[in-house]
Amino acid sequence: MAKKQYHHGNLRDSLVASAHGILAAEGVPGLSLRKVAAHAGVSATALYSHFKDKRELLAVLAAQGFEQLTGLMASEAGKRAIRDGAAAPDLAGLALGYVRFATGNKALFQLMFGRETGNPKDYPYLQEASARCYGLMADAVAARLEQSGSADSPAVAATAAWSLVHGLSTLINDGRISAGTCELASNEALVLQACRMLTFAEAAQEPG
Amino acid sequence: MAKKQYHHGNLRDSLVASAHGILAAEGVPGLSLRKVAAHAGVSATALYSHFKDKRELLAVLAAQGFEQLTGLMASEAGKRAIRDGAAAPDLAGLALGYVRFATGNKALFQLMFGRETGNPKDYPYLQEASARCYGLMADAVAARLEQSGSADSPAVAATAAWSLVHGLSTLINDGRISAGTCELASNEALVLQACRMLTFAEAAQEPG
DNA sequence: ACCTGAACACCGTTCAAGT
DNA sequence: ACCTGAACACCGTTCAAGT
Repeated sequence: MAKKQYHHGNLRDSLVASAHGILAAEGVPGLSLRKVAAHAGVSATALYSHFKDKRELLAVLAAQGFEQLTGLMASEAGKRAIRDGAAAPDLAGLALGYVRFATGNKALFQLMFGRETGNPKDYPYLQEASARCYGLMADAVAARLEQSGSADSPAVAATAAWSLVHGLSTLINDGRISAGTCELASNEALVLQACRMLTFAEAAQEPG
Repeated sequence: MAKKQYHHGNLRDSLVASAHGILAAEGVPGLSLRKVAAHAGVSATALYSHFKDKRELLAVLAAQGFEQLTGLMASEAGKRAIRDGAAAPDLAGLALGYVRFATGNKALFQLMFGRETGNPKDYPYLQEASARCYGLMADAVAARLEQSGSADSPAVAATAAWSLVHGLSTLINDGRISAGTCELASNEALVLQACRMLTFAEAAQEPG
């Protein structure tokens, strides 16, 4: 309860928390620095003591998003691997985690892959967080190829897998595709069936 | 040369043209109504005589983008089909056209699939233009499945094909994937190899 | 019908000043 | 070191007024 300094002592973290809340509630276009500051109970410019500019704040949000995404992918893959007793990394589980994160955190997902956050090269923590996420899927694809004795390029296969899953996520979020138009019960089923159409994927069962 | 009315008589079209120019030069964040008006040599609010609001202008730009995209896909598919003497619609050609449009018109492509343009349901011409584009790919996929006697769902296969190609396009534009990291000579080669990893695609040759 | 100019409620960012 | 308040150069949009 001891308030340090001018306010609560850790303005930086509460600014990030406020930003997350506003982003989730009002989307990317509704996320302004002035709203973040007001929500944190601080002047409009206090923020510049903790972040270089708006893009730096957004980069922090995006990096946290990638950490969350990586965690969800790993957890979904783990659940499925245990249930199915799979020997190889569970590509379908990673895909499900990816799409679940995207549809459950639309604005944050949009921010992570949008142009508002500036060049990731300027933010090492952002680049590392997204690299860990990508590595998860690349490793699973490489293991699957090796296990099946495929001659396909692991790099190209990983790129194809990520592109498919990413495309599904963004097109679902934009309302351009949906389970309904494919006569499927859920977007999860759509993702599983779409992933089965990759030559290197093993047959993916329905969840349940 | 005869100037009609207050200015050139067709302010609407020249506003759209100005907007296209600014979009290409300065990207989505640089596209403001005030710049468009200034570029067309007109007051900042003249625009509201021709468009309900900014989103309506953007919807017109996006619709024109979809027309262009559809044309490029059809032309690339035609070129390849003629050269290869293909009997079935050329899925790889459609994919190449898609990615070529995306990388050659980054800002417009971003606008077409971004959230700035508002709900497509409010703009029938936009919805129709994007439906024609999607139909092109869906028809090619359906023909391919029928030809190969596949039992796969045409709707799911079309969704997977579009998602893969769309994911490749956006991830390439964001600098997250590239031919270089896959040890390939060009992004076109990457797209062809990735498309070959769809179970229902026939083997796609290298261009040349 | 088409266009202008002033005005309003917002933005991100700077800068000198306060504690 | 951290925060404030005034200020600047932008936004999209409205509205009364002009032609």
